Amino acid sequence: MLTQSDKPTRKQSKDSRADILQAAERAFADLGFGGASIRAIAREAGVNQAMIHYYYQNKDQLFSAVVARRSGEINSRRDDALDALFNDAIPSLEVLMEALLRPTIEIGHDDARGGSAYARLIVSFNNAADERSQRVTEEYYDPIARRSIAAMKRVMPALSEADAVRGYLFSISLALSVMAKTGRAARLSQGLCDDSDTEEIVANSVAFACAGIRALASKKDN
Amino acid sequence: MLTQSDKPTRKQSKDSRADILQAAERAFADLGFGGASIRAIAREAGVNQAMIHYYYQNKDQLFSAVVARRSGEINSRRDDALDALFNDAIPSLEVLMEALLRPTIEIGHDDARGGSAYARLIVSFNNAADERSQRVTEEYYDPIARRSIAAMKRVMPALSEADAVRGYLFSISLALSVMAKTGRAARLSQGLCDDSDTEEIVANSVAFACAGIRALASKKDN
DNA sequence: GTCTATAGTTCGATAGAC
DNA sequence: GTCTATCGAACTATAGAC
Repeated sequence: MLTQSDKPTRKQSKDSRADILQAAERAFADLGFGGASIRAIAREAGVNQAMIHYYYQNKDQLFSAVVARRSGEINSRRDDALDALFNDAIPSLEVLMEALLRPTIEIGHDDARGGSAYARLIVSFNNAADERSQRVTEEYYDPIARRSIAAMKRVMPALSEADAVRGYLFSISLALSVMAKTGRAARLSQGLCDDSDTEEIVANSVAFACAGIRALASKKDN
Repeated sequence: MLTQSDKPTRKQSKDSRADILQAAERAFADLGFGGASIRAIAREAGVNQAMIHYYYQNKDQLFSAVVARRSGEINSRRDDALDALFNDAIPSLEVLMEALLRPTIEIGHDDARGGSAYARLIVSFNNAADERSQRVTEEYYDPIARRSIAAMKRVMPALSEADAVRGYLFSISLALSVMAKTGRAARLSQGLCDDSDTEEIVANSVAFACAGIRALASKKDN
């Protein structure tokens, strides 16, 4: 007998809750919070408009739910990597920064699961100063940021607290900028730069970030 | 006799056109294009709502006008610097990058003229993939970007075209990230990082960017 | 859980008087 | 150039039937 708790584990063809999140992610990324409308999200997700309020109450909580889903995935991967890295010895700065940047970049390139939409979304609120952006950043990304900054200082004792924070924020911002896939790199380079080559982007981001962090550590006014 | 062309050069207490741009800049920066409303902008600027349509026709053209005003100022300063730098000899990478990044950072810190609002705005559309953001980026910022990238290659012949483009975009993105003044650096560093110290931010951005660019140039798979 | 219907706002844009 | 008045459309959110 099939009761309510006998949910099949395979992906259902109609999973309203997930379909709403997916459509909302796209809409918020493409149109911004103010430009996206619940009506359009419902239409895109193939559900009734009232269903969105039933599951997520209002637009603000829907936005938080979108961020919560992806950030949980990214940050648990980063947490696991940090746990593993310091098990035996102190890793190199390159190994550490790759562990921090790769999960974000890879999810942004996971087009099959719509990751590029979340890439655009995270870029938009990471650098925004409005109250809603600050709220989700603080709730979903500050904890892993503090852990990452502490790890950077363990790997590079010469790094001051202030420079570690700056170096972390610089590194995140440049990794995010390539994730957004605006097509500008390809346009400016007449196609030489490929926004979709994950490994090349990881390598370039890590190389740039590590050199920059070392430069901060060796400033004269240190 | 005072005709229409005898405009006083001093700032008038009531300059509707400029007041509208200023209020629009703030609204677009704080609320996004979709979240900002013509009505609220008119109220903030102290003008009638119809005046905005009289001067700027519609919301899209108002947005372009906001970007056009500031980008003209930033890019003419960068153009002048580029013209002067290569007059005598080839400058160092540090001198070049400071000339490119400083105008942007300084305008973002010019609170007296409301520059921090434009800082938040430029960050939002620089990394956005929607059609409107792409349009203003391409029109107002791609020309100076191409000139800057060419200058970087002159200063560092070892830099490939692709790496010059990547290095430029990385550098711009990290400079913009500190301009946005989200307060996150201060929060994560418990006040050690000061978002408003222009000279320190310029120095850190230039040091980080130059080291990163050099790292791109010396990659093994070059 | 899913739907219809609708209340109650707010929006962009225009027409037309002055 | 400045204003009032307003149209028509879109929006968030809720109430209530099934």
